[in-house]
Amino acid sequence: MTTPFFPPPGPATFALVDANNFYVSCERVFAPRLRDRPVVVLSNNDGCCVARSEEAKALGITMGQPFFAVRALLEQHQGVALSSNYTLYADMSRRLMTLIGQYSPEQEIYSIDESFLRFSGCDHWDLTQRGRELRARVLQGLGLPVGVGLGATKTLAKLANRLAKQHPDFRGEGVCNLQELTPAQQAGYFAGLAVEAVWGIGRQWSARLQQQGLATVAHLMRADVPTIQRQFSVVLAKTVMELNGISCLPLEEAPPPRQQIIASRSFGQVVTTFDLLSEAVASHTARAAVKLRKEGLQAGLIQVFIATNPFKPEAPQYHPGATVPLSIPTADTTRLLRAARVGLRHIYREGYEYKKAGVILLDLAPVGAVTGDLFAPPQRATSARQAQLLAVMDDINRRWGRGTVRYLAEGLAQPWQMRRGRMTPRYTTCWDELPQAGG
DNA sequence: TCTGGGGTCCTAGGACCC
DNA sequence: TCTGGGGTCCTAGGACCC
Repeated sequence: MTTPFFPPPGPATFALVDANNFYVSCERVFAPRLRDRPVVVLSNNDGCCVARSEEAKALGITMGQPFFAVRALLEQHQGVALSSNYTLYADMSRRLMTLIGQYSPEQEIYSIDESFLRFSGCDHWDLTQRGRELRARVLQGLGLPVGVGLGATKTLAKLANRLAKQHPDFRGEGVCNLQELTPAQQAGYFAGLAVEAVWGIGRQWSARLQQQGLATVAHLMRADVPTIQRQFSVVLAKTVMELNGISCLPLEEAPPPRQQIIASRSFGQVVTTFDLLSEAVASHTARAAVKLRKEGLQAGLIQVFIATNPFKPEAPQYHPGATVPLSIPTADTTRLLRAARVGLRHIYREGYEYKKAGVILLDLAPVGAVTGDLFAPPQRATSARQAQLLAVMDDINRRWGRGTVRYLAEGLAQPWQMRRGRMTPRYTTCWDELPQAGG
């Protein structure tokens, strides 16, 4: 048994470490031709730009911009657009998080490319220097550039990370430690930061805050907390306190139990018939069920939704959803497929051009933790044979790739599948796709 | 022609119960 | 004639994040 780690009481410093342009940086590690030129990584269906190299940002390409709108510009500057290669990014992320975790026993993995660390009882350490070391280590070990922000709360660490990446005073080192600045120095930087630079403040709230004359971080910091809570919400009130160094958001070292599992996709082409929609819904359901079993969970409820294309407002719009309770909580794909089909029958209408479909699994609980309903008529639980079959299918698909064995309900030709024409190899997880050196 | 996917939390309002 | 109030649960919608 390992000795549990008890953080010493008292004030702590939080660090936020995140990779610069993570998806693009992952691609560049294995393809030197991508260096020093504009590169974007596209969302599913090759739809939007979700990651941009510095050169692409300099061309004015924004986050989430549709690819078709920037395609010509990119070509004009010898730029490259890639489909997203999540297998590669997930594997690089795993390695990145392992390395970062070596710098503190208290780590929260916040997203695919971001991690918080907490340093408590480390007053004698030069954390800025530790940050520099971490950065050099990740660059050497993985080839990924990261930024490090340090502050008294998670929100301040995020803000420091922003300064580390963008402000000329810190950009060179890629590390910003707010803890070693005087209040006057901090105030100077905060007066130069727009309020939407703060973690948790998006477009809507930023517009409302500006109307009230709270345009910069320095303004927001001095706002009256009860007023903010009344006019916005308790979430924003906590943000204001965090900006003042009062820690309200704890480090979440273990991920909180999951509330839902979503599987959805836009179609590569428009779908109108029930049968094709049903194939797509079945395929999403099977994918969600695999995730469910992988995490040892059961679902009590499945939601099905379909939608027309919101970017074609001249066409008739329709985006219904249906909720179908499972008679007993299950992780059995067969049962989920049946329930999803019932839901789809309820909401399908002819005469619409559908662009997207998906399912959401809800009421999740660990297998074995579900209490039976004493008064409900007895239900046949998933048999041992069925459970074995599912386990074998999952195993085959894990080993030989997703979709090697699948349900006929998912269709064979699958004309609705997403476009994905610009994929790079899965360099680190697939023997057939290892990077090659030389000729 | 062409516009992502997967999450969380909070709030308001209605149904229902006692 | 006169028609409460508080609690809980659920859902939809809106905000945010990466």
